[in-house]
Amino acid sequence: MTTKKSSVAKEKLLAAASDVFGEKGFRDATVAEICRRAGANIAAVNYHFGNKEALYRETWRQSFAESILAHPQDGGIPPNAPAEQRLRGQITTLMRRVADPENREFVISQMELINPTGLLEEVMKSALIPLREKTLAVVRELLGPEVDEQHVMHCEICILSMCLHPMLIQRIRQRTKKAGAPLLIHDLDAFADHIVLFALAGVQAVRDQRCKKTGSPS
Amino acid sequence: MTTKKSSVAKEKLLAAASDVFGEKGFRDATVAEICRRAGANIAAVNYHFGNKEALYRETWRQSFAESILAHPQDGGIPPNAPAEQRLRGQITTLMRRVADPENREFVISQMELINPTGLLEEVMKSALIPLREKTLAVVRELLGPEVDEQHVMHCEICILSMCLHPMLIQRIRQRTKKAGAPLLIHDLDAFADHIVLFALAGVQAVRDQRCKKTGSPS
Amino acid sequence: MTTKKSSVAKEKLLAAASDVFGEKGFRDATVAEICRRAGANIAAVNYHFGNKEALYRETWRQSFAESILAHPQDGGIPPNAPAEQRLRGQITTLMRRVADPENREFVISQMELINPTGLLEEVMKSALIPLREKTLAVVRELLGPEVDEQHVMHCEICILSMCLHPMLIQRIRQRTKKAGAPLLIHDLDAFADHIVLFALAGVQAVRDQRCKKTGSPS
Amino acid sequence: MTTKKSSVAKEKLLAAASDVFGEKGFRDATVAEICRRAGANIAAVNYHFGNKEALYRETWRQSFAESILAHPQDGGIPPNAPAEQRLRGQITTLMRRVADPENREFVISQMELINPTGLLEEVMKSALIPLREKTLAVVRELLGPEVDEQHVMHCEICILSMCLHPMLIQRIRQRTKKAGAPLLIHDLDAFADHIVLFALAGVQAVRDQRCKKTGSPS
DNA sequence: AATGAATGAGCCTTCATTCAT
DNA sequence: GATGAATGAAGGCTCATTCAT
Repeated sequence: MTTKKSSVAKEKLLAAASDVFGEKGFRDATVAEICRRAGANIAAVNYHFGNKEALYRETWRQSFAESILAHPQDGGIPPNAPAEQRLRGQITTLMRRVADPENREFVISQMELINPTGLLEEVMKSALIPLREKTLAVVRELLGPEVDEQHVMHCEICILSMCLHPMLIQRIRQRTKKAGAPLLIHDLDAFADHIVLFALAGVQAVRDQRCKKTGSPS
Repeated sequence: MTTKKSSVAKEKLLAAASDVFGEKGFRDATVAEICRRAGANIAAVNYHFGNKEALYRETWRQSFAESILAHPQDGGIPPNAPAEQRLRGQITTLMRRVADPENREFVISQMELINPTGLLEEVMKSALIPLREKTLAVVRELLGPEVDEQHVMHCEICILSMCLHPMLIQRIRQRTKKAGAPLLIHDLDAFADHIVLFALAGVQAVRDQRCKKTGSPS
Repeated sequence: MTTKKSSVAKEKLLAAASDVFGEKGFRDATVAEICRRAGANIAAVNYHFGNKEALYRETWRQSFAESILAHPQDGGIPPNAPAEQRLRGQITTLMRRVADPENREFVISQMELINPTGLLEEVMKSALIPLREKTLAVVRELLGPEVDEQHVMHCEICILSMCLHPMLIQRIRQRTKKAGAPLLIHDLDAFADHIVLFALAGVQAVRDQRCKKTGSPS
Repeated sequence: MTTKKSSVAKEKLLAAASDVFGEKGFRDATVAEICRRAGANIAAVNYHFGNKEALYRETWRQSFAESILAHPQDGGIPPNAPAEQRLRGQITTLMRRVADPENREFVISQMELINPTGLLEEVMKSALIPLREKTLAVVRELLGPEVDEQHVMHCEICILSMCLHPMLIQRIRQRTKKAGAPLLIHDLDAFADHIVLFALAGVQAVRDQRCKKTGSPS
């Protein structure tokens, strides 16, 4: 098919752009370096993508799509499994996805979070909200009907934070080759287990507290 | 008084620099804009601070110092209070500090984390490590002697993540004036309580699990 | 041909740079003026040469190479000719080379001598030492085995000085268009003959004096 | 007397200006550095001298005046001494003056020669021409009435060149602290003797040649 | 289809000079 | 008389983008 013409050069540019954007962010990355790493001409970015901004969007779109494909959302846990198990599946999947060295989209989205270019606003929202909805649903189930939506959101953001923030720090330490510094996370699965344990205990505590307040048995 | 002369212009520059660096990061911020916001000449930064990098360091240093003064480290909890209470004090203090609208140092350090300039490396390390040591100590105490250092670190990073990451998202939402979007955190104290609850439950769960494994009673 | 592509614009820049560096020296010359004289964009220097320093080095390198090609080192005197004749050849060649209006390298090297940028240090040393060695060899031969190396160096530097310093003054007078001032040197060949006469007489006098002192016949 | 008020600060500025202008030339020297070295305020130059250019002129004027005082023009040789001896006196004096570490005027004038600012044009001409006239007179006497003015000038410029150019190189080598490089001139008096020998022999050769051509006995 | 030479806007920085004190 | 804070013009350099081939 001719629509999928997209030359190999374009792919190389996207790969190089992932690397450079992931390392330096949108503005610190230069078109010249991306082209150089891709073995392409200085004009290649504008030729293939129109301008730097369009390349940035396309880079994120591709990284995100690849990441989704590589890490099926529920970690292989069937939807009828107990909620605890499904939460474990989601946490483990998320962490593996974020820890994947191929993953550029995580770093890019964190950069976009703290230093927004405004270029990915829409695309990020539409991509991330569905993911969070899944976790919200499981947490809501675990908390039971007595607990209000505010607490659901609090629990969810806490769980998400425990998954993302440590991995961010981890990636940065790896990047800066701090051989001397002891790695925070030696065993990813062990740390994932730790988060699951932490999360389930936390959720349970929230549930207990709410029930106590409302006087109804857990 | 014999303290630094530090003209009013210098202070204005630092204030403007806090804002601009906090909004755009080191590289996206321009000296011209900082000077314009400070009502100063384009050469004022170089006159007062030597160059942009030195201004950046000085901005962080001042923001950090002010923040420390405004938010005493232990939140007024005496050191001989029970560990649970001291943890609560630390979490509450950290969150208030981070939520403080005057606080620029939080955003700057998060930017530095994900997109490092290398300019604050030393100063950040020396400033942040002592803070984390305090939390590590409390967590270590809560976990008891049976639990190894790896778990102490895991718990600490999880607690820290629950404090920082949600606040980061919160700040960004406020900044981009998403009036439509429901704020994640309406009541800071309530959310702090939530984290404390979550954290204590998580730590307890880790302790229980370790004790079970080693066969010793909790 | 497979040689450097070296666009015409690059050549124009080098030509303009020769002129401007030769007139004003490294620091007083501005990239803007060089580009303007070359009919090029303000960014052309950085595009073609990287920066001002590299352009300066390249300018000197090219000027020196052209000058060497245009003025064969021994002035066509065969190496087995009498020493007097070889010295005459060297002096004449040097003066013609220095007097050549196309020669920029002479002025640049004199500027570098008195107000060094440190940019040409190595390349000048490696370029000039071999030239001086030739003259030292002839002078050593003329002085005979009785005369020590110190006198050889003294004679050589005196001869060199007589060649260079008057030409320097001459060039400057021409540059500043002192139509009124009588030119120092009307006839280059006559002045070269004068230096040869002066030099040979001086060398002979040194030789005689040394022989007298040591008591050995000349 | 109140006219000689010229504060000590002004003297310090002139001393610092001598050093800095002598090291870096007019443009590379900065007012800030001169003031710093003089222990003066940044505005001191403009306050005491009006602007940088006026300071430059005043610096040269003072250096020249001091140099003239320190090195009486004829080296103590009485005007009725034989011409050879007077030439020796002039050469020796000139070299001692130029070699004087306190002498800044020599380097400044050489810089002005090759990279003119146009600021000292008049003052240099009026200062240097009388000096050269003295030498021209002695050379004219030595060459005898048969020799035309062109040869007088040639001899004079050759003698001057032998005095100045080697000393220039010497000063530069000393400045750049080339401890490794063997100094060209170890013994100033020996080198001055060498130049005198060289010069007298050269002048005699020129005289002989002219007389031979015109057929008249020397 | 693809290149690379060329552009111009904008950035950080330097520095002689000014001005209020 | 003397200071030092402040200025504005100008310099070198970067970089996304364009254009002729």
